[in-house]
Amino acid sequence: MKPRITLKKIASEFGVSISTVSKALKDSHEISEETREKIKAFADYYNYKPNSLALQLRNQKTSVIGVIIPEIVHHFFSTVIDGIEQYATKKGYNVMVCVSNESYEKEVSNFSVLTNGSVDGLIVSIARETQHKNEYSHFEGLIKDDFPLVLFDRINEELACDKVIIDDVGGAFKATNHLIENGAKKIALLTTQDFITVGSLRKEGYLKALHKNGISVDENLIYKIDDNKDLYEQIKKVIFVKNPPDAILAVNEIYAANALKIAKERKLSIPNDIAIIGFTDGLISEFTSPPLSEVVQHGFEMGQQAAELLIKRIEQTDASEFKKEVISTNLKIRQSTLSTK
Amino acid sequence: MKPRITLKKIASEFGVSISTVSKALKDSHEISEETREKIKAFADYYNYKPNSLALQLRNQKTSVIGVIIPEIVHHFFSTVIDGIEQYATKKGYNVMVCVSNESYEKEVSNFSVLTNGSVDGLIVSIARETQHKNEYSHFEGLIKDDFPLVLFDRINEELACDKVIIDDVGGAFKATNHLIENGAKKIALLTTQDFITVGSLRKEGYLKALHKNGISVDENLIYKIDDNKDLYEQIKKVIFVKNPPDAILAVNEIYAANALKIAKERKLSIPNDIAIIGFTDGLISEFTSPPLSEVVQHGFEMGQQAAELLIKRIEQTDASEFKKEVISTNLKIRQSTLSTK
DNA sequence: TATAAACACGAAAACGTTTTCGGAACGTTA
DNA sequence: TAACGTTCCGAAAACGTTTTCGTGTTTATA
Repeated sequence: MKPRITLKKIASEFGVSISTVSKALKDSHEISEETREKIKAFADYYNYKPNSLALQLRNQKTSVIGVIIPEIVHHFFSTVIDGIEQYATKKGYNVMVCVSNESYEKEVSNFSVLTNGSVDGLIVSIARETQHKNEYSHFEGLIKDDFPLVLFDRINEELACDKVIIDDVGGAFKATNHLIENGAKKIALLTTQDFITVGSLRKEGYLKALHKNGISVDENLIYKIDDNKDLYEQIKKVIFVKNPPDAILAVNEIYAANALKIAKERKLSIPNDIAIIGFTDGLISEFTSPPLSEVVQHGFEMGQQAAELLIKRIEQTDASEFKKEVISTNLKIRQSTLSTK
Repeated sequence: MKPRITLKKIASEFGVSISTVSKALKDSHEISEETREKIKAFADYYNYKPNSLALQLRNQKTSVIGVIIPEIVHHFFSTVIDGIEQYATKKGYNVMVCVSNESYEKEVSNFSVLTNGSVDGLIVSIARETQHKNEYSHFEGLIKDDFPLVLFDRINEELACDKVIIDDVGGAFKATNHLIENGAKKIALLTTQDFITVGSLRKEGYLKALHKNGISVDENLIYKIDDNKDLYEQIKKVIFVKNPPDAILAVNEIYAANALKIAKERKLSIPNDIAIIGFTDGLISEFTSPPLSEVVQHGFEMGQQAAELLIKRIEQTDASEFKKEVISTNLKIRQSTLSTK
């Protein structure tokens, strides 16, 4: 690569000092019009642009936001990144993306790479393994130094920082309620293992709705799916039983889509024999038959909110209270829950 | 945010020079064991890490790869990023992601932000508007300076740089052939507008297969979808006609999924009345009924290849020929093309 | 004509690092 | 004791920028 042109080179070209060149390019009145013009013309011709590393070092500011997510090939997470990126760009920031791949170790190493001065702040959704280990010392190190940090979706309540979550409890509550209103009596819950916060919150909403409607809880209807094992086989055990449930609430789209597929394999009519609703991350729901009802997650808004909180935190001069923003959900009703009876 | 600890602070703590501290932390034999140990203990206690901006400036190397893509909420592109990110991480690079949103202006502004010294090289998939305008001066500026650049998927043949594409012609050829082998006589092509390179290449493969099988080309069966207009309505015009085609090749998953949905609305039996195959970007195909056959694109390998080419280019000392890697495709056959007759 | 203001520019510090070179202090050897 | 080698450390340059504070020259004012 050809070396880029610098102030120094321009200066030596005209036999003036570096500071003269810098001022000339900034249209400073300290420099005579004549000098100014010739320097600007030259810089323009050679397409001079200030080296951003040098600026970052001098200003002690990178204008870069670091983002650490568990996965990137994932509709929800990529939607959140989209929100972050758009808001950041609008505010003059760039986005550096790292993927933890659900691994504690990779998360820690991402932390250490990004917090060496290359970003002004961090937006993180916690890796599954980290939640499992319950090991947060890498976060605490940052928090001790007041490093700008925003957690989203997979958060930890204990950590003292800004947070953005969706209304998981409310979303599951609404969805369960909707199933009950449409006649469901025996609602299975397809959730994650307990240590995933969003999974347990959605379970809470599910239980709340059962309770409110006077339906007793059957622990056998609560299935904790292990993402490391075969989804299809696990969900098969929910549906290929003697008396299958008459409705299913799944905590994500993949569980729901698999449930639908399997229910059809068992020749169950949807939604008449079994209604299905999922939390949505994606495009699948629209194209299944029947199309899947879903709890809409608004990942884009979530990303924007996270970026807004972070940038405020970065640019503020004196510390303020940590905020926790809750993005509300809504239902998108499609045929998988709308009884045709 | 608390100011980070620097060599200077450590030096003043012990009344030694900055260079002594630097050497001590690097276990230099120039520094006495005693001094070394106490400095290292102190640095360790305060969790000293070298400021990466300073290092980047000094070494004239950022170890950051810039990526500019048209969209991020997109299965194919996010898969490519995944490949880039994983390879980059393995090689000690970080990834900075910018989204052009299919806009020429945003692409240009992304270019100018990223090439100010904040990245060592760039991986780009060209925005739709840029291809439409046929305006590549921002690329040419970089190429003139031998800036490390890799294009993928949406490329421009004229630009002198490394490239990675999938075998679009071959993929479409295989898919069309497959349709013909399963009895199709009247195959519609759902493609993009001409200026999108991948669209026209896939059209080429389609034509080639027709030709080879002695089927004459009917221009009326080639539909150029405009992504800015309503997809559903456009695709409806393909299927709700007097004599609908008996097979459809779609150049992406969304077109295919919509076609399938619409064909079902017209009560056509799939694949007996109409067979459908798409190029895949996603998860939808697996969950439609019947599941969609697809041309598999291998986005992850594409990302890895792109990153590998770029990093080689960055680290090489003397210029070498530009390479064009072609990732081969394969068919994933599902029920949407497997006649049950 | 002496003094002040205006103009045009340069020197140097600062951001945080690494590395080369030089040098003082001490010990060893002929 | 003169010459030489070690050992241990500091000064300074370099990466590229911005900005403060001089400073010398010219022009205007009293």
